[in-house]
Amino acid sequence: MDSAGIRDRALDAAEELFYGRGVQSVGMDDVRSASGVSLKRLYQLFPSKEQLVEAYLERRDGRWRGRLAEYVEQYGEPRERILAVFDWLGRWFGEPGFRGCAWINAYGELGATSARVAGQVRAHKRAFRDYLASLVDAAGLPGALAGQLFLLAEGAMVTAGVTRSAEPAAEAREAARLLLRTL
Amino acid sequence: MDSAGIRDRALDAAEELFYGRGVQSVGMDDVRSASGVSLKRLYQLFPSKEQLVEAYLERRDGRWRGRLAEYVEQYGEPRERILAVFDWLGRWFGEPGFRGCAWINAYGELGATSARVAGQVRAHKRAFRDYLASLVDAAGLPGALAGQLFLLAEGAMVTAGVTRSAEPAAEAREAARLLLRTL
DNA sequence: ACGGTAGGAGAACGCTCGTTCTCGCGTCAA
DNA sequence: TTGACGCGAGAACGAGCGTTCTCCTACCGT
Repeated sequence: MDSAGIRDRALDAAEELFYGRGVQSVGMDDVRSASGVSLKRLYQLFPSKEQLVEAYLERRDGRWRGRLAEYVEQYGEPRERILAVFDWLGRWFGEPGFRGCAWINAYGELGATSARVAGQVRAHKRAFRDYLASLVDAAGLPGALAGQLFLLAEGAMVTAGVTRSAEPAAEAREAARLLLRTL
Repeated sequence: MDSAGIRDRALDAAEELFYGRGVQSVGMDDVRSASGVSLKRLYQLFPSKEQLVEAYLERRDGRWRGRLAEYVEQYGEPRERILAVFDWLGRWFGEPGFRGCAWINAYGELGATSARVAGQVRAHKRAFRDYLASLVDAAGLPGALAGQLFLLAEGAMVTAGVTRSAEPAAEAREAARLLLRTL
C-alpha cells in the first residue's frame, strides 16, 4: 500500500469519527482501529492530532465546496443556480449520518483553544460566502443579497444539525426566493 | 454566606469560563479558583460537572430570553418589535467578550456525547423560535415567516461568533425588513 | 543465507482532569 | 470544656488519552 492510499484511509476514518462524534471524544487509538493504520504511520503522516484535525477539515472543505458547485452547475439560469444552493443543502441535510456543519461544530469545540482550527473555519465560511457572492454577481443582483443568503444558509445548517431535520433547507429556500422576487 | 449566594457565585464563574473558553477546556479546579467556592461545596451543589454545565445553560437561557423580551417590550408596533429582535442581536454581538451563541457552541462541543445538553440546546432554540412565532402572530403575519426570521437570526449568531463582528445583525435585520415588506 | 531496515502490535509514559479523601481548624451545643 | 460537626485546602486516586518506545516479524539487496 502506497503512502497516499494509507493517508486517504486514515483521513477517511478520521473524518467519519470526528464528524460523527466530535473531535475531542475521538482518540488517536480510535482512528487507528477504524482505519487499520498503525499509530506509528499515523504519526509519520500527521505529527500531532491537531494536524490530523486540520487535514480533515481541509480535505472536507474541498470536497464540500466541490460537491456544492457540481450540483449548482446543473442549472443554467443564474437565479435558479442561487436557489439550487438551498436544494443541495436539503439533500445534504437528508443524508444518513448528517450531524450539522462540520466547521460550525469544530468552531464550538475548538475555536476558543485552537487558533489554527478557528482560522480554517473562518476561511471555509469566507469561501462559501464568496461563492454565493459570485452567483449573485453572475445574476446581476446587488451584492448585499449575498450576505443575506449566506445568513439563511448558515441558519439552515445550524438548525438542521440541532433538530436533525432537512426542513430548514426548504424554509431558507423559500425566504431566498422571496428576497430574489423583490429584485 | 448562604447556600443560594454560593450557588450564584459558582454559576457566575462557571458561566464566564464555559462561555469564554468552552466547556471541555475548563476544569472544576478552574471554577473553584475563579469562584472561590471550594470543590467540596461545588460537588454538594452540582454532583457532577455535567450538572454544572446544565445549570449554566439553564440559567443563561432564562436570562438571555428575558433580556431579549425586555428589549423588545420597548416597542409597541408589532412589526417594529420583530425588527427589534435583530437590533438586540446587534447589541449583544457588540458586547465585550461576545463569543457566539452559547448553545450552538455547546452543541458543537457536547451535542454528540451528552443527550441532556443536546436536549437543552433544542429546548432553547425551540423557545426562541416560539417567541418569534408569537411576535409574528401578534403582527397578524403568516406563520411561515417565523421560521424564516429564525433562520436569519441563527445565521447571524453563528456568523457573528465566527467572524467576531456585529455586522451580521444588520444584514439579518435588512433581510427581515425585506421579507416583512412583501407581506 | 543474512544483516539491516521498515512496519505493526501494543505496552509504557506523562499529563490532565473529574471525583473523592485526608487533615486540620473553627464553631457550637451540652 | 469538649466532642461532634462543617468546611476549606489541597493531596490523592483513577481513568482517558496524546505521544513515544519496545519488541518482534517480514521483507530487501547482496
